[in-house]
Amino acid sequence: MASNSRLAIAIHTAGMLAFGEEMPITSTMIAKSVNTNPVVIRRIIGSLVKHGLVEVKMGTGGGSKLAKPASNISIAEIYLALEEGEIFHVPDLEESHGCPVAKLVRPVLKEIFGDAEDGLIAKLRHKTLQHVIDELRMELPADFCLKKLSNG
Amino acid sequence: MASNSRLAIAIHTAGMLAFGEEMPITSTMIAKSVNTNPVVIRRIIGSLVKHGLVEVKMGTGGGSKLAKPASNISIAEIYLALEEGEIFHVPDLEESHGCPVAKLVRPVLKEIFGDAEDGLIAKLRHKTLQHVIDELRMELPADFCLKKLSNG
DNA sequence: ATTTAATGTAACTATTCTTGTTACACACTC
DNA sequence: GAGTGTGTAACAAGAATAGTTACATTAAAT
Repeated sequence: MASNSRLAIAIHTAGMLAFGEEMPITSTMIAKSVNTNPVVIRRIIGSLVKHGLVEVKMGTGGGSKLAKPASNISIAEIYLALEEGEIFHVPDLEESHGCPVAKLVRPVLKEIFGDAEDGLIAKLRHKTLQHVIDELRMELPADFCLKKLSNG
Repeated sequence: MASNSRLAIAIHTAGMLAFGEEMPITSTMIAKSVNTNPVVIRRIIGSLVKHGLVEVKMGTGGGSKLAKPASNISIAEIYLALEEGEIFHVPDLEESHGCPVAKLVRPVLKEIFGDAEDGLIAKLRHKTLQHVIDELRMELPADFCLKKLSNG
């Protein structure tokens, strides 16, 4: 893959929103923290909004915040919200393809890959966003990062 | 496709070797079945050989065959043999990065992603290559595809 | 020995995906 | 109305995957 860092950015983003509690956080603030462009953040937040994980307020003083408690958001939800394609791809064969077995193997592979992804998602379901935040809080005072960002 | 189809090709390849029993199958035959280039197949077979799943004989009448019974090869082994990178990527931050929380989140994310991939591999461990073949054999006579390929 | 058929591998191209960037319309606060 | 923020389209850049060509090497067959 042109390696998939969207999930990492999405979790980082959601984590910042959780730190921010009710205060709306702007895409620019998050972009600075992740070291990327605000539009990249907005695109990801758009997916999170679409799936009811985040709320956005437009205009001056606007920004994003979590739509529900961090303890109620699993990493699986974030993963699924991104609507990434399948992890493993089964290449297409031309219609004119000679070998019928090659065609029959496709559904078998799809089933295997589906199962595998289910296993992955099951693991992600066990971790909540709160989990992630707690691990961070153990190392730093809660609002450290946000103060930094607000001060420029 | 920039999406990952190597695993699909690897399973397809290993499946053909299993069908072929002791008879060595050439990369060209497999490439025809998968509808790709022989070099692509050889690269994948190289990985399988490196991990003891396949044996190769060079020269005229050469080709590949399984190094052990299909019932003794899990899809997880094939997946791991390919030595693909991590499924999810945690983007790097510059040294000069201002926000310390952003740095602390990286190991947390890596742990989550590691767990997730473990879940995926665990699922793949439950399916063997024999499994795949059995599902195919239910639909076609065993040597159908190989005959086709041999006859051009 | 020579021919033939296979692999191994390097080097390059093509394609496609992801990410980054710019630009601008729209929304909201003051 | 000025300022600040989002949403989104369109494009540019960068990176990874896949495909191709070319050739050295190995081994069987005649």
